[in-house]
Amino acid sequence: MGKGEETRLAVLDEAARVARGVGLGGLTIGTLAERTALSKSGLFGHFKSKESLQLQVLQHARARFVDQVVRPALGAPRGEPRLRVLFDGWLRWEAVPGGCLFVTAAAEFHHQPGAVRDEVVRGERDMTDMIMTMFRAGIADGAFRGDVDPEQCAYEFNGVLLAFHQGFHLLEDERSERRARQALDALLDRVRS
Amino acid sequence: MGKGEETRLAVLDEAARVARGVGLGGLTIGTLAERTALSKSGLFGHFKSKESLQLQVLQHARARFVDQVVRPALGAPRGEPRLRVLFDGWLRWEAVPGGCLFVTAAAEFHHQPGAVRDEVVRGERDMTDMIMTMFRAGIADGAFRGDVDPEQCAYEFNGVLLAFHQGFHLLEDERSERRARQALDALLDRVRS
DNA sequence: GCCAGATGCGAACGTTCGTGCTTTTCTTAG
DNA sequence: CTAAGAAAAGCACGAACGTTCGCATCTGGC
Repeated sequence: MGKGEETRLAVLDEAARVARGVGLGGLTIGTLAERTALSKSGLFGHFKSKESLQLQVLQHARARFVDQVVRPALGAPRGEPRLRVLFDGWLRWEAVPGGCLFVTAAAEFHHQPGAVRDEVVRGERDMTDMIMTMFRAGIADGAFRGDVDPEQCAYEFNGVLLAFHQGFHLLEDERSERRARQALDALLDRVRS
Repeated sequence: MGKGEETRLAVLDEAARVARGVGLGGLTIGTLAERTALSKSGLFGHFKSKESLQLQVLQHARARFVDQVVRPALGAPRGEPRLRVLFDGWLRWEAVPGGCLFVTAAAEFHHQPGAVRDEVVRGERDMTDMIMTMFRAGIADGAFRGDVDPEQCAYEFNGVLLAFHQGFHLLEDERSERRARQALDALLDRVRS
């Protein structure tokens, strides 16, 4: 890995950290340059535009998410165990200081057309599909009832995560994690055969 | 109502409309002035600072929310009917073009301390309390099981609303409303005695 | 150890931001 | 109808924004 790639990744790490707090739009080349001990133009050279920076931050964070949340889940047995490992990892991911970048970006860009929004949508769709697939596997294995709708399950799974995010970061309610786990339990109770 | 108050309210209406799309931070005095056919300084005179404008937009939207969502619900019988009317109105509120201002503002300010964040938190707390109270009433009336946790119910109720918002606005999934209703049904089934 | 190319810096650009003044125009009570 | 006060405009400010460009410095393959 050359020098350039090294600093590029360092910038993306810091950018993700900052953006978690202030959003991808609130991300600023000037302040990001200060935080990484680079000049504005030096930093800018690595990304040809601010939009490209935002896009790369999103992709960078997604790779991290796969590493920290998805991969561990795929190591667990299909069905309920895998869903629980996924949920666990996801809670940890969202509880990080500043919150989850995807949640912030989703709210920020839901009505701002462009490449950034497209990327956010793609990510959100992929996540929903992944959850749905895990529920579907549980159904195929007979662990979950045959008449449950995996897409509905993914929808509610996602809702719990969003409620957790709001409870934890906005309301600073330390009971948010327990509530989220309880909600997941209720959901799984409902679909177990 | 004098002339000043009249334009102030017109500005707040338009500001809420704009902020739904781009957030309270993305709200700009210049563009808002154009949209309301005022000069920047003329508009600025009504609010002594941008933060004050943001605060007033939030309070203005909250009053509208009470009118359009809360009051109709309070006209329905306690317990499940009232919760369903509330949910209905809330879905309509969130489905408005640009999305729900509170959801956007919550994501935007969850980690930006200040008066705006405080106001958002206060609003979110009040809403949660209201939902919780409605569940509690159902329990007291014997319509809901005695062993359900009203706070947990409010938590999950809120989660469904957030999932709806994301599905409807970000993913542009027209099935989001049906999914949300189904999720509420499941929740109510679980708590009904 | 050199040299081409990669990497980073400094300064400046045109805009837009929020915010103050001063002045003009409109509203409204008496 | 008029005079006082409210409302809006005009203009300007310093700062920060994303972006560009030319020049220095460093890195890495030979």
